[in-house]
Amino acid sequence: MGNQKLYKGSLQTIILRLLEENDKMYGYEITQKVKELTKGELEITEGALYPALHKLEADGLLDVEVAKVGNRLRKYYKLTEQGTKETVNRLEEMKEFLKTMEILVNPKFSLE
Amino acid sequence: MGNQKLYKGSLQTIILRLLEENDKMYGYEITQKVKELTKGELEITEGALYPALHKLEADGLLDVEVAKVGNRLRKYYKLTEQGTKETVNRLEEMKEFLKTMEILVNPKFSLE
DNA sequence: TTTTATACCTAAGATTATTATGCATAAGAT
DNA sequence: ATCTTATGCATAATAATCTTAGGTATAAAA
Repeated sequence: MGNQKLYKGSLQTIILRLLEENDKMYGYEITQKVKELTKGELEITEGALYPALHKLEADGLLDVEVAKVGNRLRKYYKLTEQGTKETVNRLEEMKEFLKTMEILVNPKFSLE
Repeated sequence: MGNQKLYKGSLQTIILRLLEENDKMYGYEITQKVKELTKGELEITEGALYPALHKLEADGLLDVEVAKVGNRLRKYYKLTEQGTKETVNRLEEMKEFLKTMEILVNPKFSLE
């Protein structure tokens, strides 16, 4: 991912979330989509992306389908049934995390 | 920290933020404060906390002051001048991160 | 024709956390 | 009186996740 360590741990959730919306995507497409959505704030590096995709596949959350486009190959990933369920959980955790961090970061919590 | 990997990378910022509000705190106090503020959602483990405090100190962001309370010792940490400045940056980054993650996680972003 | 974009991949190293210890004092419970 | 829990510090082995730095190859643009 980019340079900020804050994103550490959130890559899998980001991938799952994108696949929840987009049905099937290939690696490079994911990096571009994230870059676009975040207006360049987050640039997923390939060294982080591909191992993450392989892990999600190994864990049974993603299925792969290889396609030949011209003379190049693409590996399309999509959510498995289990992956669809797990995505709901991961997003729940993410939202809880974001809420908690807002509390910690927002000013003037010390009154209580 | 607790069990969720999402918090990975945010511990230093959390510590700096607490010290921005509380002037000086000791390790155990930090764990309890975080637990209280997050209603138990986040439990900072000692194995994460103490190395993080030592790192912040080594980086010149924190100063230490040892105090004897009864027969036990406490190590109070407070922000250095540099630490105060850096806290502003870290919080800025954190807010940017949270905003970005909201975009990625929130439903129906794919319209654009 | 050289650079940039597309498209996949892995390996060494760094960072940061978890888990499991260790030591020690103080307070509360049986 | 004694055992457990809370307070308070710390480190070391392991795991997970990322950065950095490579590698291969096709296609498009400069």
